[in-house]
Amino acid sequence: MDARTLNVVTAEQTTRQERKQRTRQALVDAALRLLIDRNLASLSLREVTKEAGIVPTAFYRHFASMDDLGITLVDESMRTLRGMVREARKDRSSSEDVITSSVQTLYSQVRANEDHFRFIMRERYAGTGRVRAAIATELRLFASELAVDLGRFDEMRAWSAEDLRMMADLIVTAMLGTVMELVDVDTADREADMEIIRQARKRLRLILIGVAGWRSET
Amino acid sequence: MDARTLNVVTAEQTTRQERKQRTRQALVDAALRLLIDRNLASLSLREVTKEAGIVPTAFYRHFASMDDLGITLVDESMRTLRGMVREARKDRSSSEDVITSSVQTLYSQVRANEDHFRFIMRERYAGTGRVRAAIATELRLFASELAVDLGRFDEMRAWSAEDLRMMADLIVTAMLGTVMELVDVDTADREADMEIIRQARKRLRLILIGVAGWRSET
DNA sequence: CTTGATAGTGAACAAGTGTGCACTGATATG
DNA sequence: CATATCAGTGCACACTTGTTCACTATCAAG
Repeated sequence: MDARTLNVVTAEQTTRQERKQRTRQALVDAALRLLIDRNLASLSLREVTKEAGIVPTAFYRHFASMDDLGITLVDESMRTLRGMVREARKDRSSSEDVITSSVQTLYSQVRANEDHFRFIMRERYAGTGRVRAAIATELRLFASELAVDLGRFDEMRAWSAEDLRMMADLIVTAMLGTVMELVDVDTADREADMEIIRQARKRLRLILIGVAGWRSET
Repeated sequence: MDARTLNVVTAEQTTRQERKQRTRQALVDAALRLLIDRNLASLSLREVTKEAGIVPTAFYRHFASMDDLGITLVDESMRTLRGMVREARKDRSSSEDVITSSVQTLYSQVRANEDHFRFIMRERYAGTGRVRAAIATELRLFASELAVDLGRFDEMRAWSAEDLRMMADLIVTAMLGTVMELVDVDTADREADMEIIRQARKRLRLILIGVAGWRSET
């Protein structure tokens, strides 16, 4: 069974570029699937290609190395993370309680893209070289944007960029902790889910109380 | 060069148990050294034994598998983490500012045992199976103890166990973030170190402000 | 209709992997 | 002093790994 002929059978009338893109995505998805309970470093090129249904050497038609695939995974995962922020902004405007709505979108977005979030969390510290660096850079950028968002609140308009940044970091750290808890727990257990988001709300509330009482020193 | 005869030459008058323990520790140390910029999953049995200076098959005289070595690493690393808490308690009594002294001991302890802290942070999420579970359990226990400690403060004596636990989790999460920053940075860069602990102090201060203004709901 | 580009194939390679086995020689014990 | 224990050796095995190379069948373009 040749993947070329197979492609022809399953999808008629597709351009060559489209099909290339498709198997490329198949590789990405295969990797993401295998990374559910594994590590990028412990994932072999051959495993990915086997899972994707192509021959090992064909891998190189799409990526120069596993490291390259890793970077792609970071990119794609970060895209859904940014999507989450966009979603959060939208939901916030329609609702009244910032905390509840934020945590709610966090929850639904994580559940809708578990693989991406899990990957980010796993490789954030475990990743090697470029992958780890890419994640760190993206998360820094992410926190910076949040800091800008925070600065738009009336109560914080006068605060230093450094203070805003610190608060953003703290919030990101806390929320990433929640993400990991969600990704770790058994998917079907709604009970546990509710408990986790309840804790997340409390955490966020405590931080915001700290923010409200904040007074910069020096 | 046989490790048996070598042992005899370097250390005269040592019991067999002692020497076994010594090469066992050599394996642990070798692993920790290799894990500075790698992953437990990507670390092979043969690499560890080579680094330790023994033959691959001798590994099994000390550990049943790499997973077993991993568990040992968790144990050892967690011991130094507990040692840090003990140290923090001691320093706190002699000083006045809880935040400053706590962060200071965190800093010196991390710098004194970088390998252990790095290992914990890496494998906390990246680890597979038993290792990850062991770390999760230990950290949960760790947070529980901190919660008890918090409960001893006069201001929090009346609070619910759940609230205390939530605050402890938040503090642990924030401090672990600081640990990773420290472990990541170039060891020689004192400037960066100072900046990191300054941020750590701010973060902790903000959380404590939140704690001071906390009022449980429902 | 012909022809060049190219996504995917399949065999081969050297290198590295975990583990089984029989062994050796220093130490502990009777 | 004799003997049993056992930490460490060395060879062997069957597998998996990343990467090379020449190939083939399809699609796109002239």
